[in-house]
Amino acid sequence: MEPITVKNQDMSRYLEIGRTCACGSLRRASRLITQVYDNFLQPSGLKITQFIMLMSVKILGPITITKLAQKLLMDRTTCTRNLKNLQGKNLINFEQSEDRRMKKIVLTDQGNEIIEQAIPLWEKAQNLLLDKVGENQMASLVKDLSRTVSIVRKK
Amino acid sequence: MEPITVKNQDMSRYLEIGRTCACGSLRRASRLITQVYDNFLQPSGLKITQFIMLMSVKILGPITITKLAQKLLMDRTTCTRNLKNLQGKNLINFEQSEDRRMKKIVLTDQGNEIIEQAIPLWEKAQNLLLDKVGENQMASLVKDLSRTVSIVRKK
DNA sequence: GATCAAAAGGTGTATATACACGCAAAAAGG
DNA sequence: CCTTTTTGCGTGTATATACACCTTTTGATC
Repeated sequence: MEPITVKNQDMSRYLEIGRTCACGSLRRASRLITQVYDNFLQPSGLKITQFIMLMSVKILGPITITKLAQKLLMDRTTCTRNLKNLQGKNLINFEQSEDRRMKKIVLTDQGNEIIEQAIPLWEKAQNLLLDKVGENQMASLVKDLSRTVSIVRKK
Repeated sequence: MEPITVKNQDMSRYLEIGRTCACGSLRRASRLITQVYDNFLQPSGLKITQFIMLMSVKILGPITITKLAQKLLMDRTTCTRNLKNLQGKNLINFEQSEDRRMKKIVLTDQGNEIIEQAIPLWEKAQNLLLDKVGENQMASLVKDLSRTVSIVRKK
């Protein structure tokens, strides 16, 4: 009798951690949602990470690897390697800068084309979520995530 | 003059996608928060993913790989490989079942010990977030993520 | 101008993630 | 019983992620 009670009490501690861990929630959700977007993007040959990186280069113009990594909250070396994949597909290229330490990332014509091709696919994924989750809930989730990121990044 | 105006209009479309993409928000936040937890867990030698998997085995008792993967919304083969890392550290082991197709994952003594060692480190990370983000905001974020996951998983 | 610190980048290594494909064992159907 | 289907798992391959450590080039200090 006694041991069982004690064991259950202990378990509730672990259960609480499992339920409340912010990182666990984030990673679980990230895995699931990533699959949704990746599936819709499949006809373009892009994964959602690649789509986001291409879009970021599109928006931020010619930009260095370090700067792009900072914008995406991504390790610089991760950014480097992801970019290498995109370069392998002829979607981006590197321009040598005057400052010979850095290179600027630029979209190729093919990169621009594939973005236009992928946007409707991205919209399908995004709309599926909007439909299922609801527009307000989605907007509020994205906003909360963004706010959380801002707060955590502050020194 | 004209081309600049047109260009800016086009950009706003890309900016909108960048701002609203649910998957981008999730992955960005996931990267950032994962680093927070990984840093705190460092003395234990665990990464947050490993901690979560160990905790799940602790909670779900002897469990098959497929079942564990389902609980974590993780691809089965990802689960397999992550478990192999944990087995390499002698934190888990596999029990052969009567049904010879499956094995049951069990914690080793060392696995149980490292969980107790890691929990205070996890708490430091979790408390840092609670402090910065606020208890209510955190709880509501975790709940929203969980609700979103439930909804999206529904066929 | 020589030296030293800071900035930009790359590589080695390890973990995390998932898809396609294949194998073996158990369950279902006849 | 035998065949077929389902279930549980592993491997090959590719991408995503980050840390430690190193090189090169600027910029700063003296």
